[in-house]
Amino acid sequence: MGSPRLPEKRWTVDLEKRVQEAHFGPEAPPRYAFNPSSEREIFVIDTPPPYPSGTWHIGAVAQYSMIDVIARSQRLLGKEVYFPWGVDRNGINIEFTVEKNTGRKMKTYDRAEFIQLCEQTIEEFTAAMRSTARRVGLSCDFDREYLTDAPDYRAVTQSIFVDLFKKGEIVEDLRPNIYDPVEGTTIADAEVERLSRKTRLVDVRWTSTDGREIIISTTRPELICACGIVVVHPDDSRYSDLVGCELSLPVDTEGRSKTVLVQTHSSVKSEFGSGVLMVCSFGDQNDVAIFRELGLNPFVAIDLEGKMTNLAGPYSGMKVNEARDAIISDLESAGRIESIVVKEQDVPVSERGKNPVEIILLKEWYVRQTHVLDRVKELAEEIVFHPPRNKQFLLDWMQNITIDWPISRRRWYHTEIPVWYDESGQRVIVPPTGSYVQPWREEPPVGSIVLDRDSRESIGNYEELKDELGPLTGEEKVFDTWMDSSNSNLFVSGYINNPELFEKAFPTGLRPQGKEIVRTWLYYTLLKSTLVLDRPGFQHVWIDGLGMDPWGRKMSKSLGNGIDADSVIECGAGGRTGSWKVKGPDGKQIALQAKKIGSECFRLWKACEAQVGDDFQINPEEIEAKYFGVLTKMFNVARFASQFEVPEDLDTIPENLRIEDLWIINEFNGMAMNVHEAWKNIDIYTAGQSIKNFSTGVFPSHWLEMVKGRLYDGDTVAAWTIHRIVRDTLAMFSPICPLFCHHISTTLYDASSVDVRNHPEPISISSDGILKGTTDMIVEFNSMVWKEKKDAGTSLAQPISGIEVPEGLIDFTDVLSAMHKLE
RNA sequence: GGGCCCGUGGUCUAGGGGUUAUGACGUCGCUCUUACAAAGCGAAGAUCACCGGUUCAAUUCCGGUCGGGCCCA
Repeated sequence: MGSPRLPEKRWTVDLEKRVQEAHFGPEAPPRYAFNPSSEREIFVIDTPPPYPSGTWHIGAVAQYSMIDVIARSQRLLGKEVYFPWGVDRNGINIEFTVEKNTGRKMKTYDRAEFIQLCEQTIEEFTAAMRSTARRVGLSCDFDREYLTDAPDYRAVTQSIFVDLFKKGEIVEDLRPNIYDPVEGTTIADAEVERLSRKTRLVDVRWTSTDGREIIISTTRPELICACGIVVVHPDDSRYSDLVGCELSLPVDTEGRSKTVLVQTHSSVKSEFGSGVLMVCSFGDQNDVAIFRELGLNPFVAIDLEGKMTNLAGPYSGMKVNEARDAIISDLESAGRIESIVVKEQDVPVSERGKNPVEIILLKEWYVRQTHVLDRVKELAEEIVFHPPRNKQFLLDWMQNITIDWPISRRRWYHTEIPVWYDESGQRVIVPPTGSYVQPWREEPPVGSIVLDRDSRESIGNYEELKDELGPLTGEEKVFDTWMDSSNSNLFVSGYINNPELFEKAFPTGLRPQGKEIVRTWLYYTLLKSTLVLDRPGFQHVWIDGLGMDPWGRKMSKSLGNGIDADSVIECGAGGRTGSWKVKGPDGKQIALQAKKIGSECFRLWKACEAQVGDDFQINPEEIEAKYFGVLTKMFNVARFASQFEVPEDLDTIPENLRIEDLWIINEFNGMAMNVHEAWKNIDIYTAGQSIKNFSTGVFPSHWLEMVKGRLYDGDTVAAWTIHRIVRDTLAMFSPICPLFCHHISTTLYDASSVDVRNHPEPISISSDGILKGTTDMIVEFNSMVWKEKKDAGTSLAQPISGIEVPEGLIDFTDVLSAMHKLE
């Protein structure tokens, strides 16, 4: 026995930071590198590449920590884990940031110049993110960092596009598209959200050619010029004699018929307004459906800048809102307004720009999807979902898919669509597999091929046909960023770049993600795997819940209830405490305070607090109160152990274990088996709870108290038992608190628990002498004695008489008598 | 309007047809007992949201109501 080898009195956030810096510093051995040619079972994690935006959301940090727990636990199980560090950098967000920073809209820039600005800005954000990732202990292979805007990544996106284009799974077409006129780009269904806004519902008087007056309610009077038909419900007797009549348009138009026909359609809600509906190209998705169903030719009323076209006659050139105002006031002076009611209405807006979107006809590129939905579903059957119920999010979304996925965007900081057109426009040139091209500023590279634009049959090599193609036009449009993101699992598993690895690593071991992006990231990825390979994309999909504020509401800017990740991770460092002002549900500011949290406590909290898939409430006060004490406890047990010499051979079981040692080893074995099973099932919660309960429960409170005397007397068997249990528990616990375990294990055992590659086995002893219920009896007996002493007012160290060890614990008579000084 | 999830001591939570209903935090009381007062021990505290149904038996299963949340229209 000597002084503790762990010199620190307790685990602190400052100690954590020192350990962290050493662990990830330049001197540290590269612990987490992926070896693709390893003999071990390969386990690839398709980490969600974070999008750098300046700050990292606390819910996201919590989620990444748990993905790290999975990565580390799979290593502990002996697998060769690839935990990639990727950064998603394409997209409109960074374009917005640059526009905001410089006060200039994208399209006023030279394209190349703007792209360079985006690159610089995103790189600054990326650097901050890299350091946070290491700060929370992520065991990614940082040396293999991938960026979705880098040539090697974009090459994969483009190659997959070319492949699908040749197969006919990608098509070009003129179709109604959801369009953001402010940002000047098409967007997909999945990028639309709804905001509640005040809108004027206008009842307009129309007249039929035979002189009758009809009221039609609309919130979009500016679209009257694009009205293709007027419909009523087939069962609506009020209007049965109107069907087949012609109505005159109540506003002036240009270059179209001045009247429209009235027909019936079952989609009309008779109780809404007057029960008469004007169908325009395009007010909403229902209009699109009716135009398609009835084979009507759509009008183009709104142009790409969000202005009215010539069709609108006197209103052409006005912005949509201006035209609406002008038309309402003209209709009013013409006496054609029956009434105007201001109503709350959910307006579809773009997710990123929050601009009201329009549905307009555009020639765009599409990934065909409606024909393979059943197959996607079938292949999804082969994937294990954690938790199983969250698969429903995927199925629900797929249920609602009715149109193809528009993938072209009219933006710049994205992957380019790798296509050139010949002079006639009938032939297209596509690059060879594995190359990254920018058609807006480059010629096709060597190895490109020429295809017929419609049939997609190969016409020949670009070099040979070069002279007869005439001047080429490069495609200017780019891909929806989900076109890139949905290849992440293929990319990290070696698709195209490492066929040998891909053979072993696909379907990708695990897709971990949040449930809010099931409809985009997960769905699009599974669609790709189906179209490209006809295989399931993953072995496991792990869908976690969302971080909530302390009252169970989603954290958001508008609610003012967000908590910054850094403030929690750094809480307690350098003596600084944390305080947070959060708006409660009643609108009142609530102040939360904590003295110390740090990343290890934060990780422990997330691991033990919420089962996978459950939403979790983030309250720093609770994190500290409930979990820092666990670390203190475990640290102190280790510190206590560290004053007793570590036996030479911790792997060989000593022969003369005493009954109390056999008992605690038996308890330890039960915990170890639970934890082992939990790690195999990607069940962080159960693993965390089991370790926490054992390590803060019977092990210190009951067993340790029993053997203190032996330890002080230099009993090597007791020392073996405590060290073996501490060492193995640290290994099992290291996925959750890697820095904590690393520090203790290297100090005590000269080997880091984060490097263990075999899950600790149960210690093979005979448990014959351990009766079922022994633990309960011990806990009960000890409590009873402690209570007796308390009631008698004697110190626990004082002897007590008149207490008998019960029959069931007869074998423990000596040790319990000594522990309690029974007389 | 549709889908999914959730209502268990003051707070958070485990469980699941028969239990004395789990644990943690908080509260209260006692104790500086040679790892730990950032600790230990003990105590109090719950008609398991409400209403029906199935059952010998419901907190658990089913249906409904109310409330909360997320996603979608």
